[in-house]
Amino acid sequence: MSVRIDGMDRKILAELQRDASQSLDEIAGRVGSSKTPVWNRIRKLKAAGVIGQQTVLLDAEALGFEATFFVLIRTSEHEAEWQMAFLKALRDRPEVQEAHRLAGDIDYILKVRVRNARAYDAFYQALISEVRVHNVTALLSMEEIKSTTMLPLEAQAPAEG
Amino acid sequence: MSVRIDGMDRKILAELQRDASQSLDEIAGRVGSSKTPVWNRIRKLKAAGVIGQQTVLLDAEALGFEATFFVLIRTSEHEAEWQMAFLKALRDRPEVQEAHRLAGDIDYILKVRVRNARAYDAFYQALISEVRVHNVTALLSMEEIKSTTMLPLEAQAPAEG
DNA sequence: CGTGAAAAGGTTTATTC
DNA sequence: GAATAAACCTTTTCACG
Repeated sequence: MSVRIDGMDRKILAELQRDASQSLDEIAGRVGSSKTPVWNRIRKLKAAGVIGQQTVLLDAEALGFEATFFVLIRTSEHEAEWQMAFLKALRDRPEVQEAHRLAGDIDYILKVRVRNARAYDAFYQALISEVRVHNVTALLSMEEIKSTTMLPLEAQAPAEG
Repeated sequence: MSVRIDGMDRKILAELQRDASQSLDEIAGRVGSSKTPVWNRIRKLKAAGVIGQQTVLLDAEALGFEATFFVLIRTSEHEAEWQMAFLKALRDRPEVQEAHRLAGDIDYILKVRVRNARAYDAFYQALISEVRVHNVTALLSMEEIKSTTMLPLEAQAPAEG
């Protein structure tokens, strides 16, 4: 389940997250190694789950998803049963792209991607009919300034342990 | 710059975002078409920018990124010059994974991924020393309930136009 | 553990229907 | 447009240093 990740692993991971369509030779060249060792490391990192889904990022607007909301949720319910139902509702709804349980005053934050404001309202009505929530604030995005899945692996210290 | 996207395109996009490592034959089989037409559509969608970066999603915790913050920012400054400096600061900092300009009371929301709380503080101090902001609230994630880049393409109506 | 070559499989182009 | 085939390139395995 856990792996030692060294500097070479990090270089390879940085290349993969930058462009996963590169050939092994290209990656090997960029990280200063060669095909077979790079291939063995990638395999190990996939097996360990460090490398997850391989995907393409799509242009949401071109596909008709023109509204992004961040939703701040406060609840008074904290029983296990309520929480399970709430988590399941979030996981089952494909318009929820991110959901986090928070420390402090606000209990949850969601990122919700929908076609338009009406679709958000439909989502909101469906959610509050499924699970009780105390207070909901929706923040509407006017402009996506930045959006990336990349972790800053280069900037990292050579790792302790 | 714009493309007509039909049901077959959407099926192909859904497959690609689910698993971009699939071969053309696999994708063709799943969407009920064959190699050449699928290849031509993918090419067209890439050229049009509907298909963007091909990447792998990494396990942030395994790589030492153990803290995620959502940062709510209010500012009193709204001049073009200030905004340019602020946007540049956000785009240049790799720990900022998302940044949106919002409608309403709160002006910006950020998603910031860092090694630990101290790294967040360093980020925060650096940011406020670069650009003036009026009020900053940091929400600390305790648990990532869901995180996906996938758009719900299946659930979509067959498209008008 | 890395190198290099061989086998298997995939992508891309060109041709034909 | 779609199918087929050929050329080319990559991945994956394997034997050897």
